[in-house]
Amino acid sequence: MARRGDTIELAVLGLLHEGPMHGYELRKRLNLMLGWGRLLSYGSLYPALKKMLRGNLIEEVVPSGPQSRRQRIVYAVTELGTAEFSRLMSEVGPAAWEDDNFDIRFRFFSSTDMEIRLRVLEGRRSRLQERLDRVQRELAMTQKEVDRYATELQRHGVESVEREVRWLSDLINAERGAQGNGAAAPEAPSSAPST
Amino acid sequence: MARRGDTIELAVLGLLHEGPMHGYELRKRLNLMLGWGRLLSYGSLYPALKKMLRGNLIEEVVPSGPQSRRQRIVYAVTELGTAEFSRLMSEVGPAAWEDDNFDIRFRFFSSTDMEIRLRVLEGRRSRLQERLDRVQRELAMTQKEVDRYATELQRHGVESVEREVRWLSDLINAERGAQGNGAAAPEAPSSAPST
DNA sequence: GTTAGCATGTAAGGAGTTACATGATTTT
DNA sequence: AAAATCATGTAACTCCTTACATGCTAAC
Repeated sequence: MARRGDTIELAVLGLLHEGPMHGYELRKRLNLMLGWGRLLSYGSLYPALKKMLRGNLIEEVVPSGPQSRRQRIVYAVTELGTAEFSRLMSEVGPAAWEDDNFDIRFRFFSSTDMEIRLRVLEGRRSRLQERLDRVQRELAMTQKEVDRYATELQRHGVESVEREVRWLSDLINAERGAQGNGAAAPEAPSSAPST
Repeated sequence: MARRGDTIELAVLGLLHEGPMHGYELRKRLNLMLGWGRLLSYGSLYPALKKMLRGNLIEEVVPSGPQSRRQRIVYAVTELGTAEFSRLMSEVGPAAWEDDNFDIRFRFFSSTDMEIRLRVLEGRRSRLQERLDRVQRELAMTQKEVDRYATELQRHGVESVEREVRWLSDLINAERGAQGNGAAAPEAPSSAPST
């Protein structure tokens, strides 16, 4: 049913699939990954790890190096964790394309089939389209907004969402384009070379 | 000290300055305003209104129309509420330029001095700049990211933030440009005609 | 007359932050 | 030797969502 709280769980499982890690580093990676919002605190990470340990999704491992200088607890995914990760990544539905969840799923898209990827991308796109429609509709009703800053904020918001819709469309096309040729991954559709 | 929860309070105070309203409509406006994220539920709005009533920031008023057909409770700001609103809007500091709070402050920028506006805009901009620097720095360290989707997500994120920085810069320039001529409001710097 | 939307609330519970608490190791 | 940063945790608290509960009014 993927409650909101499974977000951390999914992210941790995904990261640990790239190699064993201890909590402190997990947190840094997590913050880099979804750090465009607020930072994840220890107060939520460590309890989450404990919970996953109890659920046998992850386990403690001894680092392969001869001796570890630091007192750190290194985690790795278990088989059950791998299964759970696959299950979560295969979920299509509202849970998959809500703001936070979408980013995380996208980050681990390599672990899924193209079919799933397309469904998630398309779901996300229509979700955003709905928002645009709703705002446009409600804007037509209230109309009277003449405040300069309110208008500017509205405009910028709409433009940002429209931009994300275009981004998604490019990605969808790239996925579809890659259907025939099993060769290389589709070229990134980066239109604007920034910096 | 402006905890996170004061967000609703500030928004309600601001909206009620544009005229008395009942809860249901307040919620609709709120959702339209900061609705790019998740929707505000009744479970958080009504208790917040009750709390503001107790604090004498708002009061119940009888609608000016002869008879109201519906059983609805219309709220208006009190003098104390106006004072509190001014106080909150004058706050400069981290609380003012965090993601959610910034949008709300910006929405009610008309109620503040240009000096405050500039400080908030600049604060927000350096906040975003910090994030970009941090990501760029940490990206240089871990380097090894070769996953196509991880890279693409990173790129899109950076571009979005860079775009917002440019937006803020334009706004800052517009504010500064309006300093000399007390004539009309500065022209909106909308560079890209979308839609 | 029945459905859809307006309108207001409460109770339980989840998720995460803040603040606290502790100590090792590396750098300056 | 001190400061910074690595590293792990817990307890209290806050905010918010979900689900429940109720009843009116407009439209079909």
